[in-house]
Amino acid sequence: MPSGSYDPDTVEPAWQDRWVDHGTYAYDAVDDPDLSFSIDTPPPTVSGDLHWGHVYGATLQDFVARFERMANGGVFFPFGYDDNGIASERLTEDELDIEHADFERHEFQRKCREVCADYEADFTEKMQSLGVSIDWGHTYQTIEPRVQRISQRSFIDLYEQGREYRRRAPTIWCPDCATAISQVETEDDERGSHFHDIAFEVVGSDESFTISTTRPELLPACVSVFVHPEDEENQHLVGESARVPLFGQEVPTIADERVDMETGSGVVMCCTFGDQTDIEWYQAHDLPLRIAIDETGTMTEQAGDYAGMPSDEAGEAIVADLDETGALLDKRAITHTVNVHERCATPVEFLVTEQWYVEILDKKEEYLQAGREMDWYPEKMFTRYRHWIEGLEWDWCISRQRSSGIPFPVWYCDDCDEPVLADKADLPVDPLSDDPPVGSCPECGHEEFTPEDDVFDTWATSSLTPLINAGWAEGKDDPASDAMARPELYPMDMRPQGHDIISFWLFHTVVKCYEHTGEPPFDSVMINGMVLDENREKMSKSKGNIVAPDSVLAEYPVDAARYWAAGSSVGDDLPYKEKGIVAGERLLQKLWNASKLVDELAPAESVPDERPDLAALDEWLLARLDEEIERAAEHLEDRAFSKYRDSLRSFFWHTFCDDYLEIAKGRIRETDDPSARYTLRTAHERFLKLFAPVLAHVTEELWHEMYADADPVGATVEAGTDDATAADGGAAGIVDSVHTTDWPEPLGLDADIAAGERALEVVGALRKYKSERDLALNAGLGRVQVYGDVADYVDDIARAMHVDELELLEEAPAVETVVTGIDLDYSVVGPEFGGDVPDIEAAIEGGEYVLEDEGDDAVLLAGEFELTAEMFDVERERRYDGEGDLLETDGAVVIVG
RNA sequence: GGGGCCGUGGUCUAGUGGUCAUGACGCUUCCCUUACAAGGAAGAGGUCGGUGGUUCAAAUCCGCCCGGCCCCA
Repeated sequence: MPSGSYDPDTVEPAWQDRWVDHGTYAYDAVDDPDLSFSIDTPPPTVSGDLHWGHVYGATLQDFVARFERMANGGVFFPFGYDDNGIASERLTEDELDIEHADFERHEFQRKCREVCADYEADFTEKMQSLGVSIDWGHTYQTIEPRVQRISQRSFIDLYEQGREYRRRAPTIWCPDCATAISQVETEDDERGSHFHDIAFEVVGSDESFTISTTRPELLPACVSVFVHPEDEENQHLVGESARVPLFGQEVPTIADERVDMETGSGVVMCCTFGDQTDIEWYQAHDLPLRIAIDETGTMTEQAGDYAGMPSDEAGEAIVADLDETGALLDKRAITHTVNVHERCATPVEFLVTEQWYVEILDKKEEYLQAGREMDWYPEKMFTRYRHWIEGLEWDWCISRQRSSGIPFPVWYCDDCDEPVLADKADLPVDPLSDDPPVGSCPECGHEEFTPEDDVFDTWATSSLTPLINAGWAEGKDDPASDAMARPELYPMDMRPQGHDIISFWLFHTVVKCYEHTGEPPFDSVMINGMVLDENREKMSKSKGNIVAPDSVLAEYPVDAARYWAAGSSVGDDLPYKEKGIVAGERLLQKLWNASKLVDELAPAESVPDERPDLAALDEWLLARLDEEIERAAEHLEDRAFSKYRDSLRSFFWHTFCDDYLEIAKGRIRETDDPSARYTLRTAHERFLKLFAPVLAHVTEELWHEMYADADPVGATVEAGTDDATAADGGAAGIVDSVHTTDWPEPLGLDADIAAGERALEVVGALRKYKSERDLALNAGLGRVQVYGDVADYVDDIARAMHVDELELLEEAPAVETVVTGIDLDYSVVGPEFGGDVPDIEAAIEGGEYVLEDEGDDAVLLAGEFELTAEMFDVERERRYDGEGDLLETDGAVVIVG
């Protein structure tokens, strides 16, 4: 039985250990998809820190997992570590103070895995200490061989489907990371720079014009000059040729509305490539390529005298030479927006390189439709997905020039460049160390091959998590088969996702899985917001406003933090609030203390197995609880965590503890009442189950203290006995858990809810009477008369309010009632009388009305209008001249004294 | 620059057409009542960002403005 005060420091870790040790949340395979609920958890990047985003996201997922487990059955709640991307590569470099380029790929990957292994173990421990009901028997790393095989298999399948191509094309390139990156990995940043005004000659004339550029080193790459079609001043240049200073190439002048007339002279040079507009122009006007800067940031032969110089030095040299020849007209400082790599803040280059792409632009409508077929929580987040797809301009570049990652399973013929893909049976492969599957090129018969040394974009793999979880193409018998080992899991029932990465992670996952299976990978998507600081600002290192979860959880129970996390509407950002966590802690204590009282008043052996005849109030409480059970389930199904939490807390705290428990306490102590005992214990066990999804630890402990056969951990620890011995109370090592019990079914009692409410109104009126007179709540009241239908509650009311003599009046007390006004029911009156409503209101206001008959036959004549009974209520004030004080409630009249 | 979300007592928040606007925290007063004073009871506190419109009726729908945040350029 629960005793003393709740000790989460002992109880929470003990249950976390036991849940993991006994596989409480292990997924048991079932054939019927309806009996399982699968969650496709996005694997977090392995980087060491556990931040609030992890805590918040994982906790919300856990609310769903725990509820679905109770309500439906088997829940598949896996966990993954994303350790094959640039983030883990950088982590390894920083941790060991090395550069990936200094090592052979396998060597670096080995180091990478060693570093990540420590972080993963640390992360596992932290996730387990959050009490999240993950099945730790189903975890994966995105670098592990099984995942590598699936990822390479995905590449081969999409290639065979004609969804992938290799092309020499403009690519976004990070010079610092020395790799291609995708559009989504860039962001805009304001940077200081210089505008150089440079004179260009018009070929065959004496005229010249000025262009302004921040990138003089791109002059050798200049392929054309652009003028806005509405730029009258410069319109005469269109159709002419211009000569680029220093380099001498003649380039056409073309009109295009993408020119920003406000910047510089209005005439712009187009190079290979200065920015994204240059690429658009290159494509739109079929311009030639002049590649002046290579992948290492060095000037090419195209740059003539400047070849071999780093591009920034070349820029300075070119400016000096322009100045010398008189072509440099002006140089001035400006700030402008540049595209930078989000991970290292280096301005990106736009290079022409050979990369692999997944074709997506041709199927935008299908991916949009796939998104429409999923249920979005909240619905509005679908808009973000839609806008992202509608704005897509590039196919998906999946090549990365990194060491750590999953290799492309491809070799190229040295003679004809034909790609040769690995055999599906051989996966995973590394072309750098493995031989191609053929001895000679199937196209030309040549026998020498060059391995592809690029690796996949991290999203190319992390977009496969539904397939990884469902065991896609594991190919135990047939390596070419794409059958799933756990087909009942797919499509996954729910995908949780932060709203900031809908556009790439979720989108890419839909694309990949849709192409492999022909259907959307998820039935539903649950979007979570960001955790903000106490002032609703994003937590960031530079602002110094980060609150570490570790330090908070050292001070407060995990359940209290879970309570805080449940205080949000799905999709909304949630500010970190210490007060919110304190409120959770108070609820834990309230639940613990109430449980102690319930166990004292209604110990298990004192409660009848069969339901006894219930007192009216007991029946009322259980019927109200039925309503709460349904409400809680509806809210959880809608992922409306905050409503679920607040509604349940309020009903438990106020209705159960403040109202019912106080009354039942008195009744049991005075009359040894089996009805109240049964009700207390029944309701209490139900409350534990209703709270279980959010207050995972305290409900488990209490349920074991009071309802399960096995010993509770708290008692075990106090007794100093071995944990495992206590746990063996369950058969075959299986420990009962409140989390694997069924969600409570409504009892379906036929209670008069209104009568119960009326009785509590009387209690409320008497409390108020005492409070207003500064009386203690347990102060005695001599005589109270009640007029109203509360006959079944007289004893309960009298005992709770310490009334010596409570008399039920047969007739209304001698009160004089005065009509003080008319309350219109506008939902009826409005549609009926429309624009005449103000006249009716004026008539009532001015007292120009007549009230005829009573009750359902009442008629109100207001001015020239006749209103029937359902259109209004009559406001009355009672005046009581008799002995004692008159208290009024909606359904009863109470006289004290 | 384009798109989206949001603005409700001091703070946070419920509330997508029906007239005394929900709750929590904080505040005031009272009560140590044998589960809990980290508790209980009662109260004070809001022209629902501003403005114009639609409607018999607007926190709610529409326009504009102000402020904040997010995504994208």
